[in-house]
Amino acid sequence: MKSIATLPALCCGPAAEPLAVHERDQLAARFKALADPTRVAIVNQLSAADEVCVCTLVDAFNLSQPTISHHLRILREAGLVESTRRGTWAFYRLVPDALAALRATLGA
Amino acid sequence: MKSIATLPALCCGPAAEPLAVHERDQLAARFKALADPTRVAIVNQLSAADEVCVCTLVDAFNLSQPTISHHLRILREAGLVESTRRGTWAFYRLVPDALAALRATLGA
DNA sequence: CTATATAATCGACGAATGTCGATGAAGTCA
DNA sequence: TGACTTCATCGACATTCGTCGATTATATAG
Repeated sequence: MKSIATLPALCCGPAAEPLAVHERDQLAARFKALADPTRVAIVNQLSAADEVCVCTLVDAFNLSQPTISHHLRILREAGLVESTRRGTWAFYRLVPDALAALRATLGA
Repeated sequence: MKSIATLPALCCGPAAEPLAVHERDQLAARFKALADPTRVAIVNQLSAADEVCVCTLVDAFNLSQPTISHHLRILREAGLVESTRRGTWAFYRLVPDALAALRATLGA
């Protein structure tokens, strides 16, 4: 998956130019990462703190630990979050400007 | 599907509050409507004109007419587009402020 | 009324997705 | 070393999704 910076500047606003195939594929892939209620909730929770332990997310959602890990991987591969391992624990945080770049593609 | 106006004002920005279950479900549903390359391309094409005939979209994309109709219904039920029937033809256009409202949920 | 055109719906199919339990990898602690 | 914790990966399963051909509904033209 390419960098978030390769997204088109604008896809859907009044002055949007026609998208290249790879641009619309990338854009759809980003939206797909947010197309699940659990992942939206994870991003929402990450936005409230600098970083959040995976164990906290497992406790917060009524889902199995592998399922949370699965959703975190999708968000990570979409470039929306990144993780750091500290000892036994893994901490996830939002990628700065990633959501802002996605937002920018939606309009001025 | 409820109105686009019922979306949370902010889901993922620095000051986002915790989302209610129905809010994150609605938000994920909106993103899911954009989580397909064809639908992103349709929205992109609609953004370049006041309205576009379904026949034009069928010609523009190398997909069957039922498939285009299927994607248009998903976008319509998500509240992102609306249609008008004029004679034999159906014309689709973006819903004003729908994408803007979605964009607003992503941040300030 | 018949024939034609446009677009929505239906039914079916393969592929992708969300979920789980089981397992594996890596670190911590005694 | 060995028991324990945390998290990622694997394999399997039911559901959802994207796509198509066939059909239906509605409108227009002759």
